[in-house]
Amino acid sequence: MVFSKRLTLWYLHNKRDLPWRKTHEPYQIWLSEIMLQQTRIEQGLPYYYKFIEAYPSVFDLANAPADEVLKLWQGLGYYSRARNLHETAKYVAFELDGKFPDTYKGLLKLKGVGDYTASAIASICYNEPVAVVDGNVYRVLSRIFGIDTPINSTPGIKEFKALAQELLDKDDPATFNQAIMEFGALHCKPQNPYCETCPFNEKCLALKDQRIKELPIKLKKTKIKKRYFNYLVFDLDNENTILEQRTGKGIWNGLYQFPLIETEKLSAENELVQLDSFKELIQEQKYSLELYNEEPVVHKLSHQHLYTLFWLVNTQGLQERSVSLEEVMNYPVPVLIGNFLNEYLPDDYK
DNA sequence: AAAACGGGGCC
DNA sequence: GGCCCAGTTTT
Repeated sequence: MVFSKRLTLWYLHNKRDLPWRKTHEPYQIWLSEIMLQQTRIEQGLPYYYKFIEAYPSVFDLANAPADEVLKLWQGLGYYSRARNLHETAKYVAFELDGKFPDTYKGLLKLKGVGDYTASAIASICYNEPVAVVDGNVYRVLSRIFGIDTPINSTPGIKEFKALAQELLDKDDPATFNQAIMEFGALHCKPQNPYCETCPFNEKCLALKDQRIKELPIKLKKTKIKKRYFNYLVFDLDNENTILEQRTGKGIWNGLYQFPLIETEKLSAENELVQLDSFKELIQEQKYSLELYNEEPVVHKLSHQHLYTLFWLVNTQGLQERSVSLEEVMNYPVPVLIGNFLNEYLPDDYK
């Protein structure tokens, strides 16, 4: 039996019932694909429902305020996806009359849409025979065909794309693409795959050579940096505080946070208050300072560990640019800030 | 070609 | 602590 036939047979018996499998509308497929980039389906699913409810069409999304989109995205991570999502929605709605490009090549031009996503949308919505290559596909193919080219090397990317394209069922690319991903997610899992009951266990080279655990091969990743954050939480007791929007190219671009002082190492109070950046924030005001957490909160990102202290600052007068307590929860914030607010604020504000 | 970009789940 | 997840963009 040919590869695609054996694969799709497995798929028809084992596929999950997922909302984006009930439609071929490019808006919904596009939304789901952006959301699921580097994201487990279980994690993305509630966000997909939220977005579809809030924005049933690309026009609804296009007309939404950027901060509102970011707020709905809060907690999902990789926030550039949300910014690109909104920008692309506006482009499709207002420049393309609400119609998504209907080819792989055209889709590839959209912001936030790379090779994988363009292939997924083109195949699922328009039956264009282009193979998807995501983390699942790398794993399935590297194991069955015993390929040890690193999946994140330039030759590897080319090799796996070509192989996937060769195996693709050109008569039903939509089913094939979803089948190979579903097979990787549910059966040929990263850890403890079900080789005993695998439809490919007679031909799988990794199984034959006992290399299941070592495939796929991935080049080393960069090492994690430690950073030390001091958040100044102004006057939360007095019903108003200060939030600032992060700008630039670093983490959490576009999200809001308390005024931040980053230091080279964990700060003591007497060191913190002498910093120019601290004095700048306090201006000439009278203040009292209290450390909220003796032990730093360690917030772990892919490439950074953030050791964070929250300092409660009480001043006399009302702050300039202050945000009321009711408003705080409407701002999109990083999970690090969201966790603090959930712990600190009374339940009425949540 | 390599680094940056989140958060959560699993071993 | 390390790896992975329906990857893309920037450097």
